[in-house]
Amino acid sequence: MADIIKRLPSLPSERALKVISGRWKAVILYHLFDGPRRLSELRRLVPAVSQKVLIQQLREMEEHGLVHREIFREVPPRVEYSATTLGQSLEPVLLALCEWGQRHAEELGEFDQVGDCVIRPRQSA
Amino acid sequence: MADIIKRLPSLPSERALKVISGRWKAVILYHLFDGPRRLSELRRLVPAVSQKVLIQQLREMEEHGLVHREIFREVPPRVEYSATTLGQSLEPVLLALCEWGQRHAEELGEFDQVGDCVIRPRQSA
DNA sequence: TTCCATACTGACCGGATGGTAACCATGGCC
DNA sequence: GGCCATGGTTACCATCCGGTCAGTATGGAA
Repeated sequence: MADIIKRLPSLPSERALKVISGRWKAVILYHLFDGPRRLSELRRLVPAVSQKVLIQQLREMEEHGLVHREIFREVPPRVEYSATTLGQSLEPVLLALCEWGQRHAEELGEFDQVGDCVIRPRQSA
Repeated sequence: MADIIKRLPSLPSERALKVISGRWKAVILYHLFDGPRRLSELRRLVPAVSQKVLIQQLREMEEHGLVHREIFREVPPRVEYSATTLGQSLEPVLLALCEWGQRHAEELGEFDQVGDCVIRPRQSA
C-alpha cells in the first residue's frame, strides 16, 4: 500500500513540517525518545489514540525514517518501535517548537492551559 | 466568522505545530520577515497560491497573533501585512525546522531535491 | 457609463486525515 | 474446542483543508 514514499515538499521547512505534523506524532516520539516501546505499551501511554491511528502514525514515521519497527517472532508476537538516529535528531527541534508554543500561549494569555517542555530522562541516563 | 479563537492543543509542541502548519504559512512568513507586504505583493511573491487561500492563511496567522494587518484607507485601498514580534520569534524555529528538513532529505538520499535555509537579509540591514 | 485596480467573499468540490467499530491470524493454555 | 493475548487489517464515515471559479465593493480614470 505504500511502496512509493509520498513525495515530500522540496522546501526543507515544509518538508520537516509535513513529516512531523500528524495528530499524535509528537507525543509518540516523546515516548520513543525514552526507549523502545511495544505497541501495547504505547496504547497504554497514549490512551486517547485508537489502535488503528496509532499504527498509522507509526507506519508513516517508519516510512519517513523516524522510527524503526522490529518484530520478535515469539508467542504472543512482540513488536518494538524505536526512534532511529534521524528520529532522535528531532528532539531539539521538538524542544524548540515546545518552547515557542509556550511563548505563544503566554502572549495570548493562555499560559495556564499548556504543559511544560520537560523531556523525560533517557533510559540509559 | 471567527470571534472565537479555535481552541489550540494544550501540548505546547502540538500547539506550535498547529499554528505553523498551513500549506503556505512558512513561505508567507519568510516574506513577511523581510518587511511588511501588501496582498498584491504577496501574490506576486508566491504565485502558486490563490488569492482566497492566501488571505485565508494570513487571517489564520493574524488570529494566532503572528501577523498584523493594517488597512490604509486610500484609493484604491491598501492593506499591509507584517510579522508581529511573536511572528518574528518564529524565525529561529523555522530555521531549526529547515535545517532538520535538509538533514532529513540528505539521509533519505534526496539531498538534491531540496532548497537551502537562507533567510533573506532584513530590510533594515 | 464603462473600465480598472485593490482587496475581499462565497459556492462548491475532492482528497487527505483522523475517528469508530468490527474482524483476522497465530499459537499457547485449560 | 473455546478462550486469551498480541498486533494487526478492513469498511465506513465526518471533518478539515486547500483548491477553482465566480462574484462584490469602492471610487478614480477614460
